[in-house]
Amino acid sequence: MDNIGEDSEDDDSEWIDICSPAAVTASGKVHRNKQRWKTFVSMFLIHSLKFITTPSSRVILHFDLDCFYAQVEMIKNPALRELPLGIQQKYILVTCNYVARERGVTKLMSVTDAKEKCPELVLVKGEDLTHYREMSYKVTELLMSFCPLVERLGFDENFMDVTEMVERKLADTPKSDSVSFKGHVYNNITPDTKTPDNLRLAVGSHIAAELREEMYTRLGLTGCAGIATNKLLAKLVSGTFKPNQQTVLLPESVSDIMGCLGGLRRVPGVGHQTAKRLQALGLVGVLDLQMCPISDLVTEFGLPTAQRLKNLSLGLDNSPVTSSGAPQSLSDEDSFRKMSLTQEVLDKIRELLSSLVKRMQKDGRQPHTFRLTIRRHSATNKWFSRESRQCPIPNHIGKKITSGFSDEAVSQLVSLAMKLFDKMVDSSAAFHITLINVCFCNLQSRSTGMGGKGSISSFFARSTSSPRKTPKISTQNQVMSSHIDLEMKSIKINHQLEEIQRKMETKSSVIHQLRPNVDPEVFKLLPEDIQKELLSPAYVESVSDGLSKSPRPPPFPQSSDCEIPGNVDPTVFSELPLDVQRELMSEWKQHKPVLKSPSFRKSGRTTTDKDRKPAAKNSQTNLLKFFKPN
DNA sequence: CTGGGTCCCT
DNA sequence: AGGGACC
Repeated sequence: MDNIGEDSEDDDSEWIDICSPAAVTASGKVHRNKQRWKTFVSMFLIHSLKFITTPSSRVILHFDLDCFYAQVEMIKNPALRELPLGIQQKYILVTCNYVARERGVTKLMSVTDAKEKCPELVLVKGEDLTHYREMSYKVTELLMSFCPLVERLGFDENFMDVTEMVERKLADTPKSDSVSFKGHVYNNITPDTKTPDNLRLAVGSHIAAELREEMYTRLGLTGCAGIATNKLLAKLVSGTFKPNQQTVLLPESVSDIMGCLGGLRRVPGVGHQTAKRLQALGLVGVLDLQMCPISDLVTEFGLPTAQRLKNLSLGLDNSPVTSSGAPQSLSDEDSFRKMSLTQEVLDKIRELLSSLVKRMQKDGRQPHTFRLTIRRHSATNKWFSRESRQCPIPNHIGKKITSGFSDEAVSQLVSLAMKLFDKMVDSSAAFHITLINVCFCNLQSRSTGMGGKGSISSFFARSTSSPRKTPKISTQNQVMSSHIDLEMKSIKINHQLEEIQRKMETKSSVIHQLRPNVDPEVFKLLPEDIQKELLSPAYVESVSDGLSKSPRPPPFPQSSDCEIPGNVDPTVFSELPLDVQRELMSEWKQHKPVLKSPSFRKSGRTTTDKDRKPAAKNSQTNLLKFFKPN
């Protein structure tokens, strides 16, 4: 056999050649390439069939713990359960339990106001995040034990892609025609005709209920869940009924939930700045954004952001759930009214660093970059805006952190930090800073070999306080099915192949989805570690996702700005339901720019490797090279 | 005067 | 490398 797994460094041009039938026939190594080519074609066609025969939309869960910090404190001290409890950071009530809320206390209220509203309010300091962090990772870990595709959002929220699990349950119980919904259904929709999509969401709601129950029995935590077809909608719907309840959003209610949102700021992904810029365009409500000509948005934000914002307003969100794994950085900070003495700065930095080094030590990885951040006092109440300087951490210092020479490490880091501080602040003049942050990033596992205990195993399982390192795996699987459906209709095999090739360049999903259908011959040729990777639970049946094939009413005003995707038969395209057209368009536009630069072959590494950030994005390119003919 | 994180752009 | 935006 020719060595599919070898020679990672050969040229892209060969790959390009092989992908063009004309070039293949012109090539010198016609025969071998032809075989390879046929293998590819059959793999993809087989795989394409799967799209036609399997449902395609995702089932996404969003979990949101109730007043998280307060819950943790009430677990530590059950006596607090019956009392109005507020968690205090500095002068602010960062959250409070529901007893306190009944008495008019709210989140982010100043301590003074809260005490005024509720004099009996019990305050607990919440500046030390250690316990919250630990509990937070226990939650993520628990969810991950059911399905590895869990993405953290802050300390108290998790997204989960349970499409696979739903599919499996559905397959296991073929005659589960009468699955009911667990928890609430948004808008109290009547059990309605069980479209395939709704059935799958119903299964999702049972999974959500089960997981919430697990969270309560195993960790003592209550929370809300939202069940929907994408992250945006799952997050939006999860807070519908508050505390300790869950809600499903059916596709038919998408326009309702978006419309009810009111202010644009309420759309996840639209922050303060973006909301202000939108307002400057005269857009204040979600409906304004839905109807705004895309061109106006493009001038203000550029195409990618414009498209993303418009999609969000329509309830569209194709972003994959990306498993979070171990943190990318560890930091510690403190804020204060005023600091203007170098000595104070030095002391504070030392204090922050000694705590950070301890955390770093438990983590087990070695930081290779150090960053110091400050916030200057500004008369114009420009409180935000931080400045930072960073530098490499010399290896001899980094080693001291991981190997337990904390004190030495700290003092050397302190002097490193002070140099950075001098780069930002002229200590000979008067200064006034209100915050200091120290941060370790560029974290690398020490073990070089994959089998070594360090790289894969250390995050969650270590001591209770340090989460395990987990490869970051993303399932990116939207668009595909609908595109392929379209192309099947338009018969043109060339189109199909070209399209599939583009998907390979831009979508990790192709590789993932392809795996269950990988040609056994090809599979055998893969290096052992890649085989293992493909078989690992994380990769097991990534299923396509995206558009439902069941017709849906067009819920939104049609955006009229669309051209037609170049790779799609215009006649076929025009016959599709409007909302399907719209979703195809947005997908197409979003990925169009990327298509230009294939940028294959990064260096050869695999997703199971340590740092997961690159792993997520490179997974397809890294795996791809093993399919690349030579 | 929140304390973390993450990702993206330049 | 540094800042911005977001949760």
